Amino acid sequence: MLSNSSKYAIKGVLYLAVNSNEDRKIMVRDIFEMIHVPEAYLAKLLQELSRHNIISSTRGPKGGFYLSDEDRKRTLMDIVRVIDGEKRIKSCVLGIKDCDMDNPCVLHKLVGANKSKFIKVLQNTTILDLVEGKQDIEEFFPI
Amino acid sequence: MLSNSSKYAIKGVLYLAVNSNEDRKIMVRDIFEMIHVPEAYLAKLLQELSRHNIISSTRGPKGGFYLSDEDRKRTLMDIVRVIDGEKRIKSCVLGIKDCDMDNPCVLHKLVGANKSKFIKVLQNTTILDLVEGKQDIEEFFPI
DNA sequence: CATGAAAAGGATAAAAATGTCTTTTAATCT
DNA sequence: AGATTAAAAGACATTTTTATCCTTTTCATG
Repeated sequence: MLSNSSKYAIKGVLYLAVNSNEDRKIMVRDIFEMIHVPEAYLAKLLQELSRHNIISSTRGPKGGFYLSDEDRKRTLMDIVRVIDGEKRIKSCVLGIKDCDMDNPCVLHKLVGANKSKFIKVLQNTTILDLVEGKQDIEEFFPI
Repeated sequence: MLSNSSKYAIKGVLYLAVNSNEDRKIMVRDIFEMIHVPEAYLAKLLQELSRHNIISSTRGPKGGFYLSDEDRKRTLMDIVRVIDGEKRIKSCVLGIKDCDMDNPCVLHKLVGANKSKFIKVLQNTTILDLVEGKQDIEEFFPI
């Protein structure tokens, strides 16, 4: 449902959400161990998110990745959309042709109802929402 | 969440549920086009299920795959367990170490609640359950 | 404006998932 | 018994995902 890459990306963004801001940028080198994602791989994912304006970055000395206030309003779905693409997550649970969220097959009634809810959660949950229960998340680093 | 292989396997078993019984065995050759799964690939999956006694089969002329009455009491989870393994489906949504259904991390509260329900559906839905709404399913072949 | 720190990007490698093919085994029919 | 049919089994091929490496570009700073 979610690729590994998306999971990594979400973990990385969550870490940035808790630990970074415009005045406090973080290098990939200081994140990857905390969240158990290979350094070069995480760099690629964060670069991709940055390129799509989901997160922010600056190069050079004192540079690094960070979340602006605007970035914090992004949803989990924004991340997943960039990394996995919309199609992957919305496709039919059983890979049935011409069957999707809007035109659900019989098994969607069973299995897809939950999936729809899952997608709604992704769409409705912003980074900020997650960080508001901050103490809970901090407990979980390193994740 | 569910691998392609599991989806194919479920489709194959559903087709058997609707069209086969002990006296009416079906060859892979007569299934694969109906459910849009490559012939050899489907064969392999059904063999695997048969080996684990999730479905039934006999070799030779008049042979083929079929579902016994006992087979029909199997749940979707029985299929998924054979094809994907229990670990894959129950692992943490974010791949967080030492986090699973029984020891959920903070994101499980958000995202995992739906997943738990999804797994419950798999565990509680038998092949027979699905076929009892038979007309609905038949409408969907070929899937 | 030179320097070094950091992201960006391209090329490639490794692993996992998906898919195909060939040979072997067992059941049935003549 | 022998021929034929179909699943069983396993080796092999392809594609996608995951991961790494290395060079280039950018930019803050002294």
